[in-house]
Amino acid sequence: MIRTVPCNLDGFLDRLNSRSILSDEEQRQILDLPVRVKHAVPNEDFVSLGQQVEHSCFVLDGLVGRFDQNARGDRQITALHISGDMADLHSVVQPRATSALQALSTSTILEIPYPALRALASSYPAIAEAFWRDCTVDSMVLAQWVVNVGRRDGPARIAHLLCELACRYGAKMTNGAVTFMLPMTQIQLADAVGLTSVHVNRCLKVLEDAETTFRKHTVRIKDWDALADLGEFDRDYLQCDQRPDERIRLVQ
Amino acid sequence: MIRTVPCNLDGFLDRLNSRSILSDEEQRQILDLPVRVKHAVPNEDFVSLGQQVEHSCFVLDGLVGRFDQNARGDRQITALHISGDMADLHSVVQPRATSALQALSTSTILEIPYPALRALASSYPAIAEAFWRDCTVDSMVLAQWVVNVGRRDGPARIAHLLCELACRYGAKMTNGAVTFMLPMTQIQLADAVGLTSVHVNRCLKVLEDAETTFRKHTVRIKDWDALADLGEFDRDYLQCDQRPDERIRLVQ
DNA sequence: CGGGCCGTTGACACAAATCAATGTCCGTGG
DNA sequence: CCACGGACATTGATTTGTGTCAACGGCCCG
Repeated sequence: MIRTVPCNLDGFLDRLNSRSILSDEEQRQILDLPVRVKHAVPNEDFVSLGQQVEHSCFVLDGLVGRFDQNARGDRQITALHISGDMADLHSVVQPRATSALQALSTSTILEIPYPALRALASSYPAIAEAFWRDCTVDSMVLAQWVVNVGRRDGPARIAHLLCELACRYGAKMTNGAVTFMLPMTQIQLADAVGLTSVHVNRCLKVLEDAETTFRKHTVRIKDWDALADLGEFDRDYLQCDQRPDERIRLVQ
Repeated sequence: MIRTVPCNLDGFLDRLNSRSILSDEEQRQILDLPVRVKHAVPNEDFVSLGQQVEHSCFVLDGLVGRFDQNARGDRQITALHISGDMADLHSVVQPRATSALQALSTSTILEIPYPALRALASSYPAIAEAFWRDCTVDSMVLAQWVVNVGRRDGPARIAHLLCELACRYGAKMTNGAVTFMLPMTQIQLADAVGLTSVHVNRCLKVLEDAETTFRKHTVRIKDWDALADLGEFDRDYLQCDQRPDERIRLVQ
C-alpha cells in the first residue's frame, strides 16, 4: 500500500491563521520554511534537558509531551502538543531548554532550524507577532494546568484535561456526545495530571459514572455537559473559537 | 514627611535590558510610554475576570497575584508579580482576560494603555521581540509551578517558591544565608502552592528544621543549600543570571 | 478598649500514594 | 501456531499527606 505522507507546514499555517492575520506573502514565507522530517518513538526524549538545540519542533502527527520531573524522578508533563502544534516555539527567543520533549505515541516531527525562524520573525513583524500570540495561548493553557493540579481532585483533573484535549482536537459533538482518539496510556495521563497511574485508573471508573470512557486510546464522552461540569471546564481560555473578525494584527 | 514616589518605567526597562538588547532609541521609547498611576489595595481585584481591559499593568511597587479559582471557590494563584514585573504583557496580543489580577499587599500599579504598547511593538520589532521574550520567561516559571503543585509535597512546594522568589527579588546571599521581605500572608501563600493555610502553617514548621522562617512578612533562609535541596530548586529556568553577552537580538 | 484578620494547634476525615498481586493484551520468536 | 515476555490495566489492603472543622491566641488598628 502506497501512502503519501504530508510533510509540510500547512497545519502550522492553519494554526497561525486561526489567531492572527497574515498577508499572502507572509503565509507563503511560512510554508517555505525548511524542514527536516524526524520520527520520534514513545518514551524516548527527542529533545533532552540542557541539550543545545538549533531547531523548533512542529508536531505533524502524533502526541508530544513536555516533561519535567522532581528529585525522586516522578515525572510531570507540563504541556501536551497535538498534531498542528509547535512544541517549542518559545525557544526561538529563549533557547535555553528547561524541559525535555518526548513523544507519547509514535510521532512525526518537522524540525525547523532557528536561523530560518529567526530570519522570518525578524523580517516580518507580523509573523513575529503571530508567533508571540501562539506562545501566549500555550501560556494560558499552562495557567489552567496549575489550577487543575492545584485545586481539583483526581476525577475533576482528568475530566478537565479530556475536555481541553477534545476542544483542541476540534472533536465533533453530536447530540452532546464527543469521541476522539487520544494516543496515550494511563501512566502518561497520570504524569499530566499529577497523580499516580493506579489512582488515574480508579478515577476513570468514577468518570464512567458520568458516562465517559477512555479505552484503547479512545475517549468517548456520552454527555459533554456532565463531563465539563465535573471538570469545571470553560473553553474560553483556549481561544479556540475566536471569530476571524476578532483577530488582531498590530503591525501595519 | 515628604517622599517622592518614583512614577516611571525605569524598572520595566531594566527588566527588558536584562534579557534583550535594545538600542538607545528603543530604550527611550519605552521610558516615554504614557502611564497612569493606580494604587491597588489587598484582596480586591483591580483587573476582574472577563473585564474589558485597555491597558497592561506594570508593578511599580508591591506584590500582585494572578488569581483563578475552581467551582467551589477555592482560589489558586497562577503567577506572582513583584515590583519590576509587567503582570499582563501577554494581553497586548491576546486581550481576552482569563484570570483576575489582585494585589497581595498595597501596591502601586502603572497602567500602560494598549494603543501605546501596540504602537511601540508595531514600530519597533526589537521591542516586540523583547516583550515576547519577557512572556516566555513567565511561561517557564509557570511550567515549574505545574511541577511544584503536581509532584512535590507541602514543604517542598513552599521551599521551591521561596527560592524562586529570593532569586527574582535578587536577594543578596551572605555566608549561605538569604533574607528578604515578602509581603504576603500564609493564606495567600497557600493559594500559590495549592494547599490550605492550615497546612501551610504546619509545613512552615517543617521548614524551620531546615532553618528557614517566614514571619512578619520576612523570609529568613539561614542555609540556602538546605532549602534549595528540600525544594529541589534549580535556578536555571529563571534565566535571571544570564550573562549580558548571552542575550539575543533577532531583529536587524 | 474592642473587633477583625491572621496565625496556631488539635482531633478527625478523607483523598491519594504505596505496595503487591493478578489480569489482559499484543508483538515476537521459536 | 503457540509460548513467552513485556507493557499496560486492574484490584485490594494499607499507609500517609492533606483537608476539614473548631477553638483559641496574638496582633494591629480604629
